[in-house]
Amino acid sequence: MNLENTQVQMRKGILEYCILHIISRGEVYASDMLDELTAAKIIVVEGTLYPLLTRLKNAELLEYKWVESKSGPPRKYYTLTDKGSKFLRSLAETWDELIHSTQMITSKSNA
Amino acid sequence: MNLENTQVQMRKGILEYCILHIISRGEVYASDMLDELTAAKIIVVEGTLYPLLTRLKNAELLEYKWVESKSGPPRKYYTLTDKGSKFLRSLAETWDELIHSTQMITSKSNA
DNA sequence: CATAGTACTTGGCCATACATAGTACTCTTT
DNA sequence: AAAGAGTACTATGTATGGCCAAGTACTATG
Repeated sequence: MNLENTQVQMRKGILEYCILHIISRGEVYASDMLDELTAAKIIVVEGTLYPLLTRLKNAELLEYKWVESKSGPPRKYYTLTDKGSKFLRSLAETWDELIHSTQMITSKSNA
Repeated sequence: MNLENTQVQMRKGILEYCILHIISRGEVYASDMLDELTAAKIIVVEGTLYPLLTRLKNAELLEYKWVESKSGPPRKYYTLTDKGSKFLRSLAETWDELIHSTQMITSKSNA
């Protein structure tokens, strides 16, 4: 029970939400996502991102196509499926509610 | 990978933050916390709350004293330790940063 | 051909939230 | 005083997601 640990726990599920949102804005591949997440100070490593993408694809929320690259191996470019779009909307709702609930608790000052 | 699941994941770590905040405002016992969490629409069951309180106590973030009750068994009234207060402040920071990061991602509209 | 860089994969570990069942104490009812 | 209901706390086992670390495969460069 240390801070680092809780930080890890706090981001659970949120990553999924962020990834889906990034993909919803246009075709991207893993490194694009990592760049954007890093820019937003959400540090993610490959070993976290790739399995997540695979899970999302298996759940039919994402699909991808291979695209050749000039500098390295081909890349998987991801897009949202219809199912994925719906899921993203639900997630956005859940997230907003969660923020609201937390706000309710933490905005109260000492009795 | 269904919505319910992700909702469960999203609240991970946040519960800890909320509990610590509730306790920071004055002595409370488990049922008080459950009431407040429920009021904020954060549904928690006993089997989740009690182990969490035990973990927090073992980490020396909380301490409790037994208080007799007129209607039932004695209750554990919890308070924050110094360590717990510090931890709570760190958590608040982490949470704010996380919200900010997520905001950065999700506020971008379609390219 | 060897090396470096990029992209993706896999297996094992850990902590939290949850479901479920169980213990222990007090008060009320009869 | 015995039985039952209600309250407070405990214990066990499961599932999930994020992380570390090692590994594969392809391309470009020297």
